[in-house]
Amino acid sequence: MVTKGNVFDPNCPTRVILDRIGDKWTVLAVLLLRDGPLRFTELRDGIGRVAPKVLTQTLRRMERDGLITREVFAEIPPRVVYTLTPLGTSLIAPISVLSDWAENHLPAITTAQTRYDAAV
Amino acid sequence: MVTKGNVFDPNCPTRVILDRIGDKWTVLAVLLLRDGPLRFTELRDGIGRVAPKVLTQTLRRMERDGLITREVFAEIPPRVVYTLTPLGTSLIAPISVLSDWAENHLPAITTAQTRYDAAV
DNA sequence: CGGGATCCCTGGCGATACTG
DNA sequence: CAGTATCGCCAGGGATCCCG
Repeated sequence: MVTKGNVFDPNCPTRVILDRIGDKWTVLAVLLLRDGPLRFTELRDGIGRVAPKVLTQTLRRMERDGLITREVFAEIPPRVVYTLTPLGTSLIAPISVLSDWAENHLPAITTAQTRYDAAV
Repeated sequence: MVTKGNVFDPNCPTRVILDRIGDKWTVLAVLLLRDGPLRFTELRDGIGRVAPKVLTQTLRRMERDGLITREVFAEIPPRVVYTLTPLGTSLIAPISVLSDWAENHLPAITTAQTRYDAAV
């Protein structure tokens, strides 16, 4: 099954997801929101070094993709809460698989890199 | 399990893998090599529109990471064969999970995008 | 507080030409 | 054939300031 072979089409769904997964902050945001809704600043602090512009871009795109919802409270000071949708939540599983693979094979990768570098 | 929480460290294994997965050609190369070793040109043609410089970069990095092996035959004309290592092969499963997720949820994403765009 | 506006800059990627 | 060499674009990301 895997891919229907259309992965090589830039418009292939897999490619689209890969683009999202590949960008720097989407995965982090999903993981942070995993334990419940968060405010802008909480996401910002949780992620670390992110320019607000960039975080906004990421969150907007995630909202557009239906991964999160954005709730604005007309208060002073303003409050905005981001929540993972069921769709967004369902992304955690695939990410976990990837994460597990990474952790399990990191030693092998490191070893390979070291050997490769030494051979040069 | 999922992540040990260190995903937020840029040096985290998951981040490293995400970088690889996120780049444009690594996943495609893995998928192509899935059915057996291939030559440079075969990979090039299989992927589509790739500058040779970029493909070389990708393959070198994959070789360094231990995902593929590179065999050079001292012939004329030269022949170079790329083969998936067991490590590289083991990456197919996680990719498949991602791919499956993408295909299963594409309609939901598309719908979300359409609705979002309409709301603007 | 949650961003929008603005400026900048790096590097990933592309195209083309050339060589062992 | 399998790259290397060179040049160049531009989008993603960063930093800073400001505003409702």
